[in-house]
Amino acid sequence: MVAATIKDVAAAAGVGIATVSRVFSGTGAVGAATRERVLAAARDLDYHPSAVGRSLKTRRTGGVGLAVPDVTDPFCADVVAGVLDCARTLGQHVLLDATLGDPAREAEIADRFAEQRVDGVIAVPSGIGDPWSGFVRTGVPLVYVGRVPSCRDGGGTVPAVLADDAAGIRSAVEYLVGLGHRRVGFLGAPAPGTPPDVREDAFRAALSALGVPVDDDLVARARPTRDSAYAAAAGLLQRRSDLTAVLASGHLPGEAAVLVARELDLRVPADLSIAMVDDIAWAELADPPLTAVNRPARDIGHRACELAARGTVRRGPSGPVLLPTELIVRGSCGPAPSRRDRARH
Amino acid sequence: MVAATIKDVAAAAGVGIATVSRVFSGTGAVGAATRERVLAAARDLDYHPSAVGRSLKTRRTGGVGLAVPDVTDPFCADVVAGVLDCARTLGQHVLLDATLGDPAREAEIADRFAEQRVDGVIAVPSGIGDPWSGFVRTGVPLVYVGRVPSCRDGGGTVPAVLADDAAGIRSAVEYLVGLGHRRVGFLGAPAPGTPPDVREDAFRAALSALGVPVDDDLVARARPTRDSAYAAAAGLLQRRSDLTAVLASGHLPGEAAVLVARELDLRVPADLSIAMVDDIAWAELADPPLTAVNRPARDIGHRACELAARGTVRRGPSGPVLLPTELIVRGSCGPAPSRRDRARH
DNA sequence: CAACATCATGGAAACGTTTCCAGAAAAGGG
DNA sequence: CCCTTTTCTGGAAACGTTTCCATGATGTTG
Repeated sequence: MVAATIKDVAAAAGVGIATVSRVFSGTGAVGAATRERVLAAARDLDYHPSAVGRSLKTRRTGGVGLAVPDVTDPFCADVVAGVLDCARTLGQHVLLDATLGDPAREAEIADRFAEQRVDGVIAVPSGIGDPWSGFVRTGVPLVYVGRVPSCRDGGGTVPAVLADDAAGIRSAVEYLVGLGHRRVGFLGAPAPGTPPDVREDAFRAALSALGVPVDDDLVARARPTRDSAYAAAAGLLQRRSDLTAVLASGHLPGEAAVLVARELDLRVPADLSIAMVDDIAWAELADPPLTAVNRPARDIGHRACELAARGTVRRGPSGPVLLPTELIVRGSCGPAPSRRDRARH
Repeated sequence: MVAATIKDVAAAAGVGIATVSRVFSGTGAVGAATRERVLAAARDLDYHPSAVGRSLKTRRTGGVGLAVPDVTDPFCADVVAGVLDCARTLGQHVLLDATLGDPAREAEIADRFAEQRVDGVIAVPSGIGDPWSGFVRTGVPLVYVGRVPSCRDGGGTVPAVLADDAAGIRSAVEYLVGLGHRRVGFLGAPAPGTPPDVREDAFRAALSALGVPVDDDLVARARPTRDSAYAAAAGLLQRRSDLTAVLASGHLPGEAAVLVARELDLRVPADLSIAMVDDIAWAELADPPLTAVNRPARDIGHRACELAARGTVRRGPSGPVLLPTELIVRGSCGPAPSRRDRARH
């Protein structure tokens, strides 16, 4: 009923516990015959060395903590998959938890990870506050993923693995403007949040770089929920019926744009071109298939885990790791309709 | 640099370690003044009680192990979210790993969980073999989710939390037949796999219960990958152009059916009705929106975690927990076209 | 005020490992 | 055959907690 310990195995094999330990931890030399006897005894007793005993002594748990806003989100899920993938090759296990974007939960999770003495921490910060920076003081490798908290810790820079969102947005904007669009809407992150939205900034910058006037009225903001995204999209598209294209800064606003366009009987892409950030499964399935900016979520997770688990050398002011995005062109964007075309419809 | 221990706190507060322990574990009585001094010292030292020290003594780690085939799969992701949710309320943490449907990996993960001394295990078994049953001998609560392994352990029945797949399939079949469909295709799980597919069985049973002849040629099987599903769907729809409806036993074959129908210029639902199991996000987004059988994945995870973490009383031969499915009717199914209608197109 | 119950506290023994150290056995060299 | 080197092995001390037990200090009751 109760798990066998190293003592049981030692007794059964007629050896000292030190020998059993050497057999299982691989360190030190053990005679071939002895090793066999130990292994046999262990098999008989169904012995699994206790990680908690070991961790206490070695002061390493072999686990990394991973906190994401929501495992149900396809981007997060891919990040998790990447981390799991890498952790496996490194022989680490993964403690997962979901912050739900709530700073309070985030802090709880950070505490839990600290108690559990994880060897590394990977966090997709919620943006407000930073319960994670405490780990750098205790020497636990910490890696931010996807974004960095607004208020950074004072001293050393925390490593981060990010998608090159600015470049991704730029590529989408250039593509749309190249198709002749001048009045492009943007569905972005909430304004009240403290951190200025990188994507919105990139959107504005890309437009003005191309000589297209930027209109504050063209950007709508929503919290990361279906309802909020839908409301924002509906608001934007109704308010500005002159829009010929919309760029959604995530899959939720992208989904909302598709639904609202359908609702308003706008043909895609004849009346309205739609592009979004995050190339998730349904983008290909929609009708027409959606043009999207792909973020290498899985690679991001993989990379972050390497950094967190290997406890990489504390690098100086070298910036965050930026992974390239890719514009996946599908059928949802077309040439900008002339005003006459739109009126006809 | 190195984390403070209970001794450090005791020294700083000028008390014995037992007292510090009592303050943090909440057991036993501590004078108000002493408690304050201890808490202050702990705050100064940024002390987090070590879970590994505690676990060694109490022989409980406060963690549950969760193994799913693929966190990227929406169903699995929802299960994970449910588990996380429940674990949080129970004060447990979650060790997550992905089996990728590979029995070897599955066994590795089971070993890892055993080493980590998790307090409970939740597994979506791959179906072949059963590396999990070892836990029942060691008294670790084990719960299967989504399905049960083909070869069950001999003695006690392992609790399981499942969607009532048979009922779900039945409801879909009844719905389709009610619309007049007689030749309904089925996209199911691989045949070579040992366990007879519950859903396929239910499909056959439902059809014959309604007096519709079941034709072996109407069922196609695929492994759970996009490619395999697509091949199966293409094969089925080309081979049997007389089909008026298809029921996909998962979102991958569902996706495949949609794509193949589009490829073959079949109008949905005029030429072909499509329904699938798993009501995932894009079902509503597709055009037309897809009729689907919803499995309460989140609830399943929640429920499983309750069972696993509470170490519920070892019940006798009471069967698995069956959670109800729900048929979500959308626009992808219509009345069966007459042969003439189909020819006209 | 004596006798006793209650409360707050610290010492010390576990829990299951790893690892240092020292001793024994085996192997090799003259 | 003895001495040195190498290889193998076991004892014991950590690692950071919890918890039993004993002790001293209070408070209560007759």
